Amino acid sequence: MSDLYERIYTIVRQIPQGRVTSYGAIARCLGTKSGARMVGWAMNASHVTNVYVPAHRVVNRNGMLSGKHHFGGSTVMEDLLKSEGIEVVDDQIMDFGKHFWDPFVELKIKI
DNA sequence: AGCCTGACCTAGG
DNA sequence: TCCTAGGCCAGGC
Repeated sequence: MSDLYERIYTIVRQIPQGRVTSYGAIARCLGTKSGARMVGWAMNASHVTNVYVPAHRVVNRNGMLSGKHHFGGSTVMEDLLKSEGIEVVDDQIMDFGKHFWDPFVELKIKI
């Protein structure tokens, strides 16, 4: 596994329960060169990985569950988020800004 | 090797 | 304010 993937997984694993972040935020945290698409690609690969990655806490910048179809089931992602106390309506996270978890702030302290 | 695609984002018209 | 185009990198064919 490449370093990039590992770094992405590390960041995603830092997301606390009931919080969410965006692909772009993670991408920026790693440096814009990586690109937000790579984060999504890494999430896709995370299904195969033996390490647990809470990919359901990562959404696009609008707070929309663009990756729900990749969870195998149809409402698995939505269910997981709801079980963590996040309100999801019509594939959209309510109060996204409220639940938003900024990698910059946390990683500044953690790393 | 080249082309197409993808769980994205930003900028310009 | 909505729509289009471009940029980014990795993988499949």
